[in-house]
Amino acid sequence: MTGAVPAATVARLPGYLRALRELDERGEATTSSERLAALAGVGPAQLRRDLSWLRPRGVRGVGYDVALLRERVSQALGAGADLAVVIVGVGHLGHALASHLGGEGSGFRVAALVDADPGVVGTTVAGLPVEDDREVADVVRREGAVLAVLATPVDVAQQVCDRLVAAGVRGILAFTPVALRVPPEVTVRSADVAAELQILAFHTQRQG
Amino acid sequence: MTGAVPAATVARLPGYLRALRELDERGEATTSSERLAALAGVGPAQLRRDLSWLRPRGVRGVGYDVALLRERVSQALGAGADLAVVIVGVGHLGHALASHLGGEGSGFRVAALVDADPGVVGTTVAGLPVEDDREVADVVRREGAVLAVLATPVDVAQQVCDRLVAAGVRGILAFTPVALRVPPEVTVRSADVAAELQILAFHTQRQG
DNA sequence: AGTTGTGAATCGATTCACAGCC
DNA sequence: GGCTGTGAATCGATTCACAACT
Repeated sequence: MTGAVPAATVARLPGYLRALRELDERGEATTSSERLAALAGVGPAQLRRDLSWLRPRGVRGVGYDVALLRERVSQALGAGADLAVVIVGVGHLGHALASHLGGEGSGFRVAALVDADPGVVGTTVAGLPVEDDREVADVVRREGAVLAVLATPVDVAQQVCDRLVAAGVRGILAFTPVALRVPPEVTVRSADVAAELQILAFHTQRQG
Repeated sequence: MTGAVPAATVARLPGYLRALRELDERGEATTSSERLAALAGVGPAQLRRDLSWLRPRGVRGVGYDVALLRERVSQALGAGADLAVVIVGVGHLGHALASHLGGEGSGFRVAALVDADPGVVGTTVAGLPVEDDREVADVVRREGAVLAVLATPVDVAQQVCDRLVAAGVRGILAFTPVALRVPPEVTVRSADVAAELQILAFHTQRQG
């Protein structure tokens, strides 16, 4: 298939990439859709349909070349490119995320930390200086960041979001419980922990 | 409508609940689907269709009663019930999540913290003692927890998950990048930060 | 007059099932 | 013989558009 990759497919690609990494590290050079799908927790038909958008060049009767496929998926996801990410809001969560993502090969580079609290600005967190909120735009441009993590209090989230967008950020991961308004060329994904727990709570009430 | 609420609808309910809370706090007693939808960032038709699963009892020509609707949604999501949540893995992320959820009215009660590291077990984090990993089952049963947050290293995630499920946990929020295997009555939601960033990275590459 | 609730239509995503290829 | 890639079928979710109601 050719054309735009469906959003539902994109959302599963990271899972495939992880599974491929696992196979690669085990030294398995080739894999079947059945095996890979099992590792990723989906059905084989779905996996093949998803991969078909990436021109996978699998071999009928044999399977996929792990290294090649890994490269394809990795490239689609911008992994390995070490894209710059700016973290806005260095409270408990922002701090933890800085360490978490900064740590090892997450595939991303935490380029800068930004906060509004004068007591935090100037300190060093996870090896990086915390910079001033109001200079967010400069920071984004300086680092060439296209991605941002938003971990501020709710009431300033939209304002910070606007500044990020104006500075050229194209994707925002929001830990803040609010529906951010952004222009259509910017993508927002919600990572609201309480909301996720609420969804789980719903499911536990049903079907039990 | 009656019957099982679609998963896609459930995933939007927390957003509606937040919007309703906002209206309620502003003292607005009644609202239209148009207004509520705008606050939640969805279309009015979708909002009405979603709410129809909850028997909303809106009034034609007038709108919805905010307090009543809030109660309906809140109840569906188990919010206000202060469900017990156990956090497993008290590293950077687990620590931050404990503070984040324990803090204010998240609608959940962080009932216990659990870790494998002997250097962490016994310490107090966010006002709670960190308990031993191996007693996870006892802790879950003691607190009557049906929900768990999984923030352990990858390599022990499946094992911990198995113990949680055996102890009666029905919903797991996993920050670990791995496809957990659980029986069908247990729901898992992934909150893998790196994966979320990868998805955003994909979208920034296209269309722009 | 104005807004909900919902059939009907549309759109998108998943699954089936098999032709095509190694 | 075995596995991929994909048309066709199915399933689910969104949107349209309007009848029902206050």
